[in-house]
Amino acid sequence: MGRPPCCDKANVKRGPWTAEEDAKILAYVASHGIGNWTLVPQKAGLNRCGKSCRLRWTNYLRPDLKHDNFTSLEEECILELHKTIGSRWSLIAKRLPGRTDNDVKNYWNTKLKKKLVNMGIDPVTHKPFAQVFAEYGKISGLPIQNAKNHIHLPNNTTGKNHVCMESKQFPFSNGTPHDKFVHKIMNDQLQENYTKNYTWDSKETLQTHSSLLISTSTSCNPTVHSYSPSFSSVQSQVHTMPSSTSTCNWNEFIFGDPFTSSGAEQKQETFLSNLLQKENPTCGEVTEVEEKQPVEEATCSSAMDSFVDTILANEKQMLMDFPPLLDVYLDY
DNA sequence: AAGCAGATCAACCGCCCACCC
DNA sequence: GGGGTGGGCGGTTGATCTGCT
Repeated sequence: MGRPPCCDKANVKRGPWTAEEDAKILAYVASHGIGNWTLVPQKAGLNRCGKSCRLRWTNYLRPDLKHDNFTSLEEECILELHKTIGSRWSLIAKRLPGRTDNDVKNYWNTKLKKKLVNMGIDPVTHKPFAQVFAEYGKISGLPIQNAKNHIHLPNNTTGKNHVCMESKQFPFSNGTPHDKFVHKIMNDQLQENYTKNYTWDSKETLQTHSSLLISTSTSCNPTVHSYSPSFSSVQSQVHTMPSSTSTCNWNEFIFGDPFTSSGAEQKQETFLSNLLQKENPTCGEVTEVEEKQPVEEATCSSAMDSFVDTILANEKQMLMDFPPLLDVYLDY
């Protein structure tokens, strides 16, 4: 059999901690140190779950914690790391002395996410919403036309293609929180921008309203993309969508989370180490990852195209094989 | 001053994985 | 080897605070 339960959850106190309880934990840790939290409530005379004690100590009572506001430097660090590794709060917090994963998570959810949204950047992908939208369309096998949503997206290689959304509703949401979030933002922005006669100047270039966009790398480069040192300077980069290929950048999607492949932990440490060694991202030393870049760049373009083509072909085939799905799929 | 809405953040929930028995 | 837990983690909740009308 396994270990006995850490506590009787029905009979332990929950909710806010009192000063007296805090004092008991502090006294216990001072005399016994940290370890075996299941024994802490019993030995410290607390009617709390051991897990709850550990959380209280980790997130609030630890003497090395900072309780003041996040600095701009910490803010930039969080942004950079979140862009690189996503919502791995504990990893991010380890790079910020005196901050806990809970602190970082709360700061992200209450402040930074909103800042990015206000700047027109998707806080999940860290890409401009317009770019996210373009990639969404590509992934979803647009063009899609039906009676309720009439969307014309570029489907040939020449000439201009005008986007027309009669319902002005961004149609692709599978119900996840992120999708709902993107869905809402897309609807808001579509409402605003498609009335301005969005155009694609061939499939190569997306000409769009400059205020929505910041310059971001769309190359097939799985290395770290650097954040500018401040929000103001990020905004100063606002120009137009880079005139690179408008095909979905699958490397960024796939390598956007660089730790999903094998050897994740080692790769992650190397990655973070490289990242944090770069004091000046734009002129830093060449990293091992960057040295590999030319090889990957040489191969990724065709791989990306074939990957996209495969997905589009599979989707088309599925709809051909199961016509009843067609109605469900397109009936937003 | 009261009521309300939005923001904040401590605490909890539920899952995963390493480890214990 | 397998059942079960502890510790760690990300996501979510809800009490409290703050600002606005």
